[in-house]
Amino acid sequence: MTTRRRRDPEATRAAILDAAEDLFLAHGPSEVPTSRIAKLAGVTKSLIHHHFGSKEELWNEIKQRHFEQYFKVQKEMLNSDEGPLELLHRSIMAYFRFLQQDERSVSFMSWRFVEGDEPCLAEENELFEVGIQRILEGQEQGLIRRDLNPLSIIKAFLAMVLQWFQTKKLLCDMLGEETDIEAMEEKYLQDILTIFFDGVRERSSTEAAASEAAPAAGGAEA
Amino acid sequence: MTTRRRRDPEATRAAILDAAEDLFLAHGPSEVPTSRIAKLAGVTKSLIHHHFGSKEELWNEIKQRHFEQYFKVQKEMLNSDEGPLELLHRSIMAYFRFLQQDERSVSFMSWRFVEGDEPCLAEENELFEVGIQRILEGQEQGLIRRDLNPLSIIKAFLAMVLQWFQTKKLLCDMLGEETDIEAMEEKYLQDILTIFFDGVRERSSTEAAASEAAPAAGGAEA
DNA sequence: GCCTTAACTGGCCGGCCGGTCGATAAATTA
DNA sequence: TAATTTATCGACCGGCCGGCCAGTTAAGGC
Repeated sequence: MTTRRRRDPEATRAAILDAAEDLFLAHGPSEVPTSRIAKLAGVTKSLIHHHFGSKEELWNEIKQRHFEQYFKVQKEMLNSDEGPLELLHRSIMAYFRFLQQDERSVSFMSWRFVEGDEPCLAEENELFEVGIQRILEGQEQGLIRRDLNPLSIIKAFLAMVLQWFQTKKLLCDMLGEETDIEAMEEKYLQDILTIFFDGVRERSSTEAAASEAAPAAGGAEA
Repeated sequence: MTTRRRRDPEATRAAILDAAEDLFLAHGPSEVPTSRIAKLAGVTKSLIHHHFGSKEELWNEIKQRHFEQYFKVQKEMLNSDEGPLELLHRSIMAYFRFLQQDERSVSFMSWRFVEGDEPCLAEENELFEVGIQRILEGQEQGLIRRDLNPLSIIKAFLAMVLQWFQTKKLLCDMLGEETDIEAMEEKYLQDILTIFFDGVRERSSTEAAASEAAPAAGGAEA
């Protein structure tokens, strides 16, 4: 870290970004006055305009900054050279851990859906392309059902992961305080892996034995 | 329909509710001034306060009104006395059609996640309870895997359905205008049914034959 | 036909909020 | 060290928006 100077524009920028990210995600951008951001960041409101131009540009920069990290994680994931099934498995796990570790990511995702705007669609597009490619490989190798659209597969597992965290708070309210939400979360992760790879339908014992050979319930932990 | 009187409080209320629902869902509650709602509804701003008290109460009433319909549809679904697998199948289809037919429902769902508040958790809770019960029956009958938490099953399929519509607009932008999104949507529905019941993993021909007997891809249409 | 009730109107106000401006002082450069 | 740049501040402005109020007119009970 650089030494603390009495004037430190970079630190100021960062302070504003951090404060705004907290408040925006907690209450929604339009509910948060810039004055409040300034107070939390320990600076004057004018500085926000000095460094970012407008409130909207500030919000955009926050989104961009956060999604950079998001895409970095996702890209790392897809560039490992494992087999398709293992890759899918690890990818789901990693996505789950990513959202689990930082509540902000979930809020960002939620806001994307109500705002509709997409600052970095291109990068996301790229991720989808790579993912689809990997699944096609798996289909050619006879590991993944050929009658499924690869895009459906990706969207299905993204959905199952994200929705857990989106509805987590609501679920807590529903179940009351005494429930062990952590255990339930792990169980949910295991379950969606099972559903995703093998479906909910009961299978005969010989079928079950066959699928045990593949990596359905691994022990890898983050 | 009652005859149009020069003063018709019910019609006025309804006009305000409809106008506000449109604008709120399109731009977000905080982006829409009450004056705009009034103009669209063909009344004065004061009438909004006269009938609803405040802007926030208006928004709450809109949410409540819409979710009533939502719960009605869902409840009808779960009260049919079919077998667990058939019920699950029909339930997924119906949920899909419900969101497909009215874009507003999707927007409402999205807003729930960013606002966090829940005006009618009790009713939702009830739906979950019934759903869980049905799945337990299926597990006892050996139709549904016993190692899965029923809640996970419900959440997984709700997720796969809702997320499609939440990301539909973004997907259109990603793919460009020329794509046949309708066909893709139907394919996605088929695919998540397949994934949900049988998983993405390729199965041997004997296994596949066994699962064909069960209702994986039905022809029922809305 | 009166009288109470309530739907409805136009106008207005108080506050808040995003953004600007001029001034100041700390960094940077020459 | 002088000159330039720029980070920072406090004060302020113009507009908008939610809500209120005093008044008007229709509906409904008696």
